[in-house]
Amino acid sequence: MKNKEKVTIYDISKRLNISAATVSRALNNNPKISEKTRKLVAKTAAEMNYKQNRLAQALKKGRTNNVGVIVPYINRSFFSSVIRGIEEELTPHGYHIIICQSHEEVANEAEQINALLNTQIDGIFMSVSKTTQTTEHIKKIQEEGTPLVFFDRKIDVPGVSSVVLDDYKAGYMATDHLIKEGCRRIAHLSGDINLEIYKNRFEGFKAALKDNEIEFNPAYVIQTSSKIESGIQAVEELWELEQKPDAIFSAGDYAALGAIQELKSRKINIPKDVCVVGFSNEPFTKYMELPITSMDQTPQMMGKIAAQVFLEQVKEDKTISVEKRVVLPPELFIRNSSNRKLINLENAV
Amino acid sequence: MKNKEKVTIYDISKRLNISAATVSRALNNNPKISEKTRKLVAKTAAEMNYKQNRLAQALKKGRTNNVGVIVPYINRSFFSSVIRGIEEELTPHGYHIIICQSHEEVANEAEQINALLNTQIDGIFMSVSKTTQTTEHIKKIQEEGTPLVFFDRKIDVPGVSSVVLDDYKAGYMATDHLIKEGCRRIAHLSGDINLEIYKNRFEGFKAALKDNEIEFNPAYVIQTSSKIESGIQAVEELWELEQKPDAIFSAGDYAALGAIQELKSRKINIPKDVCVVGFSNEPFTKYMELPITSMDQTPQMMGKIAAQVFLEQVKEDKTISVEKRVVLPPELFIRNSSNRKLINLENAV
DNA sequence: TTTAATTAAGTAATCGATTACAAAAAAAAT
DNA sequence: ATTTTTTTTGTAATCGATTACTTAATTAAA
Repeated sequence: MKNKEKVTIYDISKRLNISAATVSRALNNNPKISEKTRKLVAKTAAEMNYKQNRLAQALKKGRTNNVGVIVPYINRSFFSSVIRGIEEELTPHGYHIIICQSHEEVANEAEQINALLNTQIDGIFMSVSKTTQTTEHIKKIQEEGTPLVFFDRKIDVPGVSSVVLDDYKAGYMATDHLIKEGCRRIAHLSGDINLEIYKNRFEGFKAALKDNEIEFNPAYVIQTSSKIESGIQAVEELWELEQKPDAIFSAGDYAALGAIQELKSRKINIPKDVCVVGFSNEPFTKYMELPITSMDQTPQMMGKIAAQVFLEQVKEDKTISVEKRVVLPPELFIRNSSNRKLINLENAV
Repeated sequence: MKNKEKVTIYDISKRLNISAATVSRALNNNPKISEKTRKLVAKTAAEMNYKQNRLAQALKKGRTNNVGVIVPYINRSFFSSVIRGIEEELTPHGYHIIICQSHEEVANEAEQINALLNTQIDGIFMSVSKTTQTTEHIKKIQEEGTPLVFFDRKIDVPGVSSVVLDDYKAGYMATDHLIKEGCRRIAHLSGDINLEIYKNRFEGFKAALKDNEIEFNPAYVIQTSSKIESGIQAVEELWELEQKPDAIFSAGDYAALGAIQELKSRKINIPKDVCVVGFSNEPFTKYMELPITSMDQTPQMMGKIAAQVFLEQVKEDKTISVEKRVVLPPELFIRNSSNRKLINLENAV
């Protein structure tokens, strides 16, 4: 694998007997260069197979046209879709995306931030990990003057823009939907309350109960992790109760799936006896034999908007700090796991 | 957002009244620097909040410690898992990963390659798109002397290393499993035969039939795309036949899922009447009410090994071109969609 | 005590592109 | 024909770190 000598603007300038400055300007379509020279340089550059060294350019310009994205995990449908949204929006602007995973560890998160800052990225997008309680590592980003945009999972840091779902409303909508299906004893499989998103979903859940004059029962709230097993356990726990729930609103799809599996193995009919609603609209929810009702977070849209917020930020004067907070509306995809009307319809046939 | 002045080695050298060269050497733990100076520099650098400018370093050293990964789609479980494997292996070596998507378009692929080469990445990992028939854009990578490793989907380019699944064996195993379950009229939902992987799965399928003295019936082969609808259509087509199949080996999980949905809606019992095997071991296959038998491609392992191949390559003398071809063994996860013994067992209870 | 060997630090070029400033060439104005 | 203006190009510094080559300082050997 021979390392072909790299062609530089100096090689072009020697060949044409002009200065490297002229070559540089010609290649950048600087209007101060005559059309004749510009075309000649362009032609020669192509002939010599010249490739601009973006490192040198970045060093000089102070911009790399790279941005970093930090997510807990890359192989979650939600996050990869957000990333795709960011990419779609930023690629046309010449940006490249460096993806990092925190694996839900704040230590990794801090390390990734450091590495990204060292690589001189032009901006950072991030969804904080579950273990992120302090903000020092995040403030470092601000100190460097690097634009930062939180998406989905944010943490309160003054001056940082964010694009999130209206999780409160989502929790409200999901619960309200269950109530409209006739459920009254609604259990909630919550996520880690340390994360704003889960807290807000929980708050929305409570608000919907209150607005419908249903008493809130703390025994119906089980904290789960986003795992199937966690959902199974939750049902085991809930079905110990005197008054069993007639609905489950899970803050995550995996826990919802586990709950459904456990309910089925107990021969409980869904949605007749118990309605189930999940959260995230993971692809599998709609492929199930019993498709699961789930809350969509419009991840790709979230990514696109986060990218737009970033673009605005770099356009603006760096000395002015503007904090922009975008809140996206959730969308409920009602499927069989909570759709009693549909079942009645089928029975009617 | 004030852009704090960047601290350079010159600032440190001025502060300590030593040369920048000494600072650089001290920071790099060069043995020619006295312990005293080394410690002093380290302390001062920390105090001044010095951050190495990796651009300048990369420009000088000719290495960026960034690698590019090009995949058709990032939000496919298989690809994101491979990426995760690459990451796990490469992060300890100080590499960062730039992820690009081709969206199955060779034009995008070429563009991404160009962009990556311009950014001076130290290596490229890629899984070619379905539309990649020519290799010119790939040869560019070689011309630059940039290490390249194909994973999963490769295309024949002399001198390029690859890490792939033994798709032939996988096809053979899947088919053999179906035969062992008593199936004789096995249909194959193949993928795009232009891709080696699908061709090999198909060949393995045929070989297993032959070895078991089952005649190959071309009517039982339907080309599908990796979509649910495609699987539904395939079953519709197959069930037009006089002799309906008693098994389906799909080269993709999504088509398998579609097939199962269609079979169920036709009240065909799985696995009693028809056994179904998918491919890729997508997460949803095991979460289904009727879990789907599927071939696992050990994606994370694939990523790790691809990374190791890359690391070997950069270690070696660049003037020697070594082509390494790794073939990984597939693993069949037998689940209810093709497990008749399990069903008999259940009935026996 | 002088010389040789070793260690530590400095000088300056380099990586490749950009750009402020200067200079030359061409065109326009007097 | 000369001066002014405009256009085009060149010179050289710069971004920040690395490193070949020297030089200075220290230690060991004669």
